[in-house]
Amino acid sequence: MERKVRVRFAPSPTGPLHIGGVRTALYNYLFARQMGGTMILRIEDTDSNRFVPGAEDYINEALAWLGIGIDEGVREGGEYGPYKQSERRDIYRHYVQQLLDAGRAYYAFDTPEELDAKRAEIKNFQYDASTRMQMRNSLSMPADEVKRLIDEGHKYVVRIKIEPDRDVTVNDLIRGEVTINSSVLDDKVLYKSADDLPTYHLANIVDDHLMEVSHVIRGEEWLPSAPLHVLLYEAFGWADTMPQWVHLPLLLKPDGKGKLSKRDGDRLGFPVFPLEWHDPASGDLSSGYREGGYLPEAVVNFLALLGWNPGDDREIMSMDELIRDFSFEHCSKKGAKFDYEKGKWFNHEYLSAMDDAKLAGLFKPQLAEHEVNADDYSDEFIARAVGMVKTRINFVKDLWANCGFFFKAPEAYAEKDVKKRWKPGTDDIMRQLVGVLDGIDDFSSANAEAIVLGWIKDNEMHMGNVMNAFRLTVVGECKGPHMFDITELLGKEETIKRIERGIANIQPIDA
RNA sequence: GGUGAUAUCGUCUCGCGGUCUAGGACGCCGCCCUCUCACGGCGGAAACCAGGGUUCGAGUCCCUGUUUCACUACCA
Repeated sequence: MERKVRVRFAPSPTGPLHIGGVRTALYNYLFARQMGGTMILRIEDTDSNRFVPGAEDYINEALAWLGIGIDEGVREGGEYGPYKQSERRDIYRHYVQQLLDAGRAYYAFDTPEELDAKRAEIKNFQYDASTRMQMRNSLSMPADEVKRLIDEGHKYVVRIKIEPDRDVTVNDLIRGEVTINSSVLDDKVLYKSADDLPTYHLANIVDDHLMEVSHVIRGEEWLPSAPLHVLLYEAFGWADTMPQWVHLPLLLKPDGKGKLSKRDGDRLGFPVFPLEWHDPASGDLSSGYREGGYLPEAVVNFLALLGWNPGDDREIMSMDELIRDFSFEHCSKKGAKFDYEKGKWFNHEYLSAMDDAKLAGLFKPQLAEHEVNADDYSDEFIARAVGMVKTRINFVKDLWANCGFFFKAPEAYAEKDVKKRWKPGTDDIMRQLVGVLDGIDDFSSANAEAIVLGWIKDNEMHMGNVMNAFRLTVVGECKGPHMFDITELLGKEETIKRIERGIANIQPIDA
């Protein structure tokens, strides 16, 4: 039963790829890579009513950003194409006919209105063995009547004929055997009259079979229809090559109940999409992780651990580690509430560990936004500046607020800190400090610190007051990295200039 | 309503019959470090859904109930 591993991620281009979908794609990818298998991207656009322009490009861009590589797909090509379902109409028509000929499916002529009426009339109406003979279909009507309706061009759908009272078992790699009785299944529509395309159920099974998919890894919302899919494999005579089923737990709302939705992001103030999305119809803008200052590695790591764990205490894991250690055995069976705070922490960890030079590259656009010419500074200067503050941020975009002072002298001084640290007479002390600093030849952090601290001590001044006033003039507020690391990078000239500016501009505030 | 899945700190979770006075992480609180804000270090509060079994022994196995989630379209 050894089969080459081939998995597919099969989204519908009905909007931006949801973060839950991203996780499904990720798990498919991790498994494929671990097994040396193939990752397929199939576009399931069989609902012509819900097609959204740009959605397919969005899917490609999002997966690329996250480093989820695709081996076969619309753009990548492959031996099993086309990889877009709307281009496979003839294939589906052929297989629907096969089911019809074998008596495993039938024509149904009931209009949507008739079905609605029936549902209104009978409480829990289900189109199945117990009711199908009361409906208008090729099972309940004479053959010549059926032929006449079709010849006259009447609209019809094709429904699967479910045999009642049979136990159907779905073997799921994370849930074990799930058995249901076929009587609770309805005769699902396989082929729609509305747009002359198959429904998900039919297209999915045909494509997975033709594309030789070995493992179907998808969201738990598909578990209830999995028995139908098993029955379809049987009806086609493909039971012996049916893929392994894997139904992943869902991503749930952080608060309240239900699965995570687009609205939760707007409501709770965090992105639920990998990339920013401009809705072409409504004009609405939805925020994305990329634009929010997240690192793709952090998003991948965070998502991977939401519903899976390595079996030990590790949390920070690279894509390679995830590929090596991923297993369905350690997938949770329970839906995971989306914990945005934890996501922030992952990003913080990746930012803290990032190479200074690389982080400097991500920071440069912010310099431009604040009218600072990056070319005025060496790459080393910028790298040292971001390196000093990278452990105190959660997002790339937090960088300017934390190290912008290296590039722009303060234009205002935090009132709260002025009130506390700038008293009458402080200006005199700062003037003396200028003299002390001016006399230092080796302006390195350690040396300048020794001299200044020595001066403070010798004159029996208050360390906190002097240092914070000093900081106020250089940074503009009482926060930031080690004071003398700052002055070392800024240099003697700039440091003194800022102190003098502070002396000229800061006035004590009466409490 | 029906069917299925599910069940450990607020959240993500390790646990696969004794080593559990239940461990880790996020968040929260306190202490330390300290010129500030952070980072970091240390510590704290915080959980086995309920009831029955099985067993010498159950967070771990079984049953029932309950909970939560999903599905129940000519959407995926």
